[in-house]
Amino acid sequence: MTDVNFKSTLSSVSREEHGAKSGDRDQRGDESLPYDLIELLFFAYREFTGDPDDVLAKFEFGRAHHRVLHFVERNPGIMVTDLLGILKITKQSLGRVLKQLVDAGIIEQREGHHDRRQRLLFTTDQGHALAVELTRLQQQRLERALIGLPDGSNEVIRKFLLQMIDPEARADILKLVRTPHDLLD
Amino acid sequence: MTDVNFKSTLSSVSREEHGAKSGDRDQRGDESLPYDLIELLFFAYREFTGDPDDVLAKFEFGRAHHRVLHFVERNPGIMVTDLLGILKITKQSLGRVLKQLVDAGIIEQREGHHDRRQRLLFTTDQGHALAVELTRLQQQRLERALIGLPDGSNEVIRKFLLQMIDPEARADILKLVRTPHDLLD
DNA sequence: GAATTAAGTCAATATGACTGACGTAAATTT
DNA sequence: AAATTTACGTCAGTCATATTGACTTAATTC
Repeated sequence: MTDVNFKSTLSSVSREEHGAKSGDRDQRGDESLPYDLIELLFFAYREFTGDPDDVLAKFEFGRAHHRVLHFVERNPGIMVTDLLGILKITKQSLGRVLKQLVDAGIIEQREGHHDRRQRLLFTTDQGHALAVELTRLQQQRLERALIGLPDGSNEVIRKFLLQMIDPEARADILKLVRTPHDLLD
Repeated sequence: MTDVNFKSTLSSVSREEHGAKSGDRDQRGDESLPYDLIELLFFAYREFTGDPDDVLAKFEFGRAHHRVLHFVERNPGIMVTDLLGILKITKQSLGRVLKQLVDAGIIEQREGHHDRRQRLLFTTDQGHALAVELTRLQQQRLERALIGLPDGSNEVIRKFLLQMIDPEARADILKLVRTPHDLLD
């Protein structure tokens, strides 16, 4: 992160002056469209995932590993099937990443007690430590982002994010996220 | 989208009952960490990008094409170099995607008037139509997400997202996003 | 006993990214 | 005018993450 890149000057983004033939749209989009929000989401999310990526790179892990680690840390004893459902990836995609995490001693698999077909997933102590480290990085960024916002912004933002999710899926996601806050009022 | 998946039951995510040896962490994470916000961001962003993905799939385009199309639509006449700076990808990565967009008649390249080395990028009429379609989808989701939020939530959310970005990069991003709102108060 | 479920695996493929080097034309600097 | 820098493109190879579809094994459920 912190890459005051894209050239402080976007020099070429002028209009008119280029070969704009008559009839060309030389404005940057219909004013009624929420371009700014869309772009802020894009950049914000990129920064948000960027901090963990830097740490993970040292382990030769990528974002896929982070997602798996996160949800296993949060849901100790989760089944492979449920993890697939959350991540919405295929068994094959998960398989490789999971194997690497297990081999690296980050995640541990235990046979289910009631159902011996299951390989329940847990973070190891090392995995837990890594998960906490990554979450702390994201926490720091979130806290900086909340500075100076009016009271109640926390709830506004949570509600906004929740409502970005299709209504039919909200209940399931809420169960998973199990926020202590009242998001359904 | 709309895939009330992950099994409405996350059946296996119980604690205690599995082979939790003494000393195991059987809780789902330190209460002080903002897991819920982190996860809401993850799910919200996935839904947000999911709508366009479905449309793009019909053209055999992916998310990379969407990003290029979006920023060209928003910045008609942008230089390749500046686009690279915004997307933070390499020339090679952009090259392939851009070529496909040009071949498909979505994006047009014109020689710079003042600087003939430049290949300034514009959306074609077709490209413009597609860009608008995709933006409308995202607009609809954003509008649904804003329903029922208190007055001023719009500004809170914009500020939150902006502050997720490292301070040094904010000015550049604001220039690009050129929001009509007062984000810097 | 049959059907279903959980998990893993094989093989082939696609997408989007990367590195590093090199070339060409045009513009800018010295 | 020559040297340097910039804008763009390209070659060649690699990697990470995802896909599909088929198939196996073991265990559970009907």
